[in-house]
Parts: sequence; C-alpha cells; structure tokens
Amino acid sequence: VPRASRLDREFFARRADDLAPDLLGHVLVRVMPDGRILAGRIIEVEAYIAPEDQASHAKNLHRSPRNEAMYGPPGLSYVYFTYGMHHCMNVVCAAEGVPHAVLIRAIEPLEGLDRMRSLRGGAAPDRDLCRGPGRLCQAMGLDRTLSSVDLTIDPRLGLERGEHFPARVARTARIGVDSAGPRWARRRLRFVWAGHPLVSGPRA
DNA sequence: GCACCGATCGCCT
DNA sequence: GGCGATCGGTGCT
Repeated sequence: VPRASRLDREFFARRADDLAPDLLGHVLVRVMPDGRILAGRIIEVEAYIAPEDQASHAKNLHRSPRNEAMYGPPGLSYVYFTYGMHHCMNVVCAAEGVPHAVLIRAIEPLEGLDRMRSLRGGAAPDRDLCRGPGRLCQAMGLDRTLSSVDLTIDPRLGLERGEHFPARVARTARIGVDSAGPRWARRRLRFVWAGHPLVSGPRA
C-alpha cells in the first residue's frame, strides 16, 4: 500500500458534516503490537454534531470519562464500547471544546486481510470483514485503549492520504439512532461512497 | 445501589 | 424480519 502522507490537524479542524464526506477514500492504518500493518479505505461514515445533535454521546455538552476525547483537539480518536461486546471508532474534529465527531462505519480492506480474518474469528465471508462499525474495529484490532490517540502522529493508528476517491457521494439518514427522536434520526448525516459494493445498510 | 438500554452483530425463523 | 448476547454508562431512587 503506497503511503503518501498522513492527514494533518488542519484537515480535521472543521464541522463533522463538512469533514465526513471528505474522509471517504482516505486510508485508516493500524500498526499492531507485533508490527503487522492493517489498512483499509474509508467508504462509509456518519457525522455527529453535538451539542445540538440528540444522537451524539456529547448531546447538550454531556461530558464524562467515556467521551472526554470528543472535547479534545481535532484529529483525536474516540473509540467506545457498546452492546456489551462491540467497539466503534470516531474521528474527533472541529475546534477543541466543540464535540463534533465522524463515526467510521465501513472500510474496504487493503492490507493485512489474513490477520483481519483471524481477528474476526475466521468464519464470516470476506465481504463482511470491515462492513459495519463493530466489525471494522474487530478486524483492525481497535478497542478503548486506542481512544484519545492523536491520529496525526500516533505510531499505532492513523489516517493516510488516499489515492482513489468516490465519483459521487450518497447521503442518507444515520443508522441505529431512532431513539434520538425523529428530528435527529431523519437528518441525512450518513455519507457513503456511491456504488461501492462493501457499504453497510442502505446505499441511497 | 439498581434498573434500564445502547452510534451492533450474528443467528434464528 | 426478529431476537438474544453481554456489560459499561447513565440516571434515578
């Protein structure tokens, strides 16, 4: 996988609904403790725009040890544990103190597929390796110990500038946020690489 | 202290 | 399409 450079802090210093579509095509890179490299191209994301966003962990400026990373500088990771068994990864953005974040919902595996298969338990088909926020965290070896890391410099996890980008980006409502109420559940803050076969859920 | 539930997934019918 | 798994976060008593 050719690696031009990492995305820098300036790239992340904007609203989540502005950054989210521009993350499509860039490459999430994970260096495992043994040095093995896992990488995948971002193909599906969701924007969370607290404090007003009632689907965000930081709604109404709610702040706790869990979501503290959301209040940090742009370019941090926010990884949380949910449903008693899954992790989800976000990219923190906007100005420090403004808790915007972009949830990574699916990536196209590029490097380290054999390792991803073993991290996922080996049974599922390849098309499901990194399709969905919980699956991609499992396949990339991501958990809460990788929350609050600086994606612009951390040797374990980062975002590399991509080389291929979507010709068209589709916009839909976010997934799994019905309990936030119709106003925020309906809002089209999910962005997908139009026509990509490995997107989770509705494609348009 | 305690009850409720989740930015999900995999397996069931 | 439906449901159980499984546990930490949250909010109420």
